Amino acid sequence: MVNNVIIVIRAIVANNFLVNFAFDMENKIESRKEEIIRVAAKLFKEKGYSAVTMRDIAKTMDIKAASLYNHINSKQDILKDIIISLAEQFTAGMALIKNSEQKCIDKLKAIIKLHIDLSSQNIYGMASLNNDWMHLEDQLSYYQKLRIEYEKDFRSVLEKGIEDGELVDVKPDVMMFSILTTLRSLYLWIPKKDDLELQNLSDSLTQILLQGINK
Amino acid sequence: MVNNVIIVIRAIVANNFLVNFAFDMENKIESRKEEIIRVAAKLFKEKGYSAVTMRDIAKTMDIKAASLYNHINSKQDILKDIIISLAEQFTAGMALIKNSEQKCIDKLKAIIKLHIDLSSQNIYGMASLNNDWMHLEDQLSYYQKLRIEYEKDFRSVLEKGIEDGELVDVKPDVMMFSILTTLRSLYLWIPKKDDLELQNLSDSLTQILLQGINK
DNA sequence: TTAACTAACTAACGATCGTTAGTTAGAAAA
DNA sequence: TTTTCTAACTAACGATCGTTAGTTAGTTAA
Repeated sequence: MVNNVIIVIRAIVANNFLVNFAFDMENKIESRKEEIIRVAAKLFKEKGYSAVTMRDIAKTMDIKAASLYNHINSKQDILKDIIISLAEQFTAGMALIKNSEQKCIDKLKAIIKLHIDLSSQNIYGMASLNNDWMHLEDQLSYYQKLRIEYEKDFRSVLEKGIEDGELVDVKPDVMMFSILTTLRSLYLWIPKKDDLELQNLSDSLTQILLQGINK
Repeated sequence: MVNNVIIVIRAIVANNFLVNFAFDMENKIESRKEEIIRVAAKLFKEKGYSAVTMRDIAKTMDIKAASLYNHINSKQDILKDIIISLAEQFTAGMALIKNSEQKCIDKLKAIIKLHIDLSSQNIYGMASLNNDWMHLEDQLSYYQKLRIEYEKDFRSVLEKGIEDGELVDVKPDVMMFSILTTLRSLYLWIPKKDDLELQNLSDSLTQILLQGINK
């Protein structure tokens, strides 16, 4: 099983004994639990949380569904692990940007970069964050708290920009909606661009979102 | 059961005999099948196609799941009815705009209007179009054909605009991605604006997408 | 008045869901 | 070497899934 970040060497030793070495580019070993979450996130992106069964996840890993439970507590827990950590990174990143000492326009550039960075690091997880958050159970209200906080900070950056005359005087909500929906969909558009291409994407997107496309 | 477009009067006549009058603003009667599709689309928007059961749909209509099959063939058919008609309207609308005799910038304004019009007319259906198309079975490849055609026409409008010097010279794919993701998410943002507010939204969005937000 | 139709119902089918219990082979620790 | 641990397995549970068969009360057409 080969992934772009993870290389897995499966060596058959003796009689049907499988050894799995898995490591990322920094040689940090990926635990079996992390592998389950990674595989699940990929499947969730393709079909959505509800349409993916534990047997689907197991089959992708060439084991039986029951074996998954040696590593995770429940399907619900997998979703939680995917979504909550991502949501926390976004909310924390936004808070840092909002409270920084920069011009509004530079804060917006930083927000675009935040999205490109987090999205390119976790393409599959972004799909769940966008589309499957409503299937969170215990953690739903915590997720919603994080999301509201994120949007509140974003809005305040835009309002400050309008107040200071840096941004055009359009309703900040419509501004935020327009920018945010584009940024939230980035995971659909980052196929596997290398760092250089990602920088190009960042530049193009910054130009388009901030300056528009009209000449 | 009252909906913003549809008014349903339930009159109890004689012994437990229910008469349902349903009509939209043009007094066109809503068939039971159309009611199922409308109810299903609303539920699909909230939880996604896979997480909604036939029993959920039936319960919302105060009948039993088996009774749904007097009016529809299958759950899959409901999804098809929701998605395909919408996709056809988008592709047809885009073709009209592309082939019209207008300046590129006016074509883009028309595209924005097309999305606002279709989205505001069918908010729930837009959710399925965006999020549940992969669960189409027989009609999946037809949907994909429509989608590719739509995007090809959109791209050609942008390329013409760049060629003629009407638009800034940024990669048309990034332009299209940015605009399209915003327009595709409109259904999340049109709560139930009346026509006047929709006109405002259209104006604000046109300004933001075409001119950017930077002063 | 009678026959055919409509749209609901009850009951249940086989498939599949997430999950648990108990077992086992090999690896690691003692 | 013996014991403990790890991570897989088989088998199955109860719940729920989409759907079908057959029935029935009331409406419409003949």
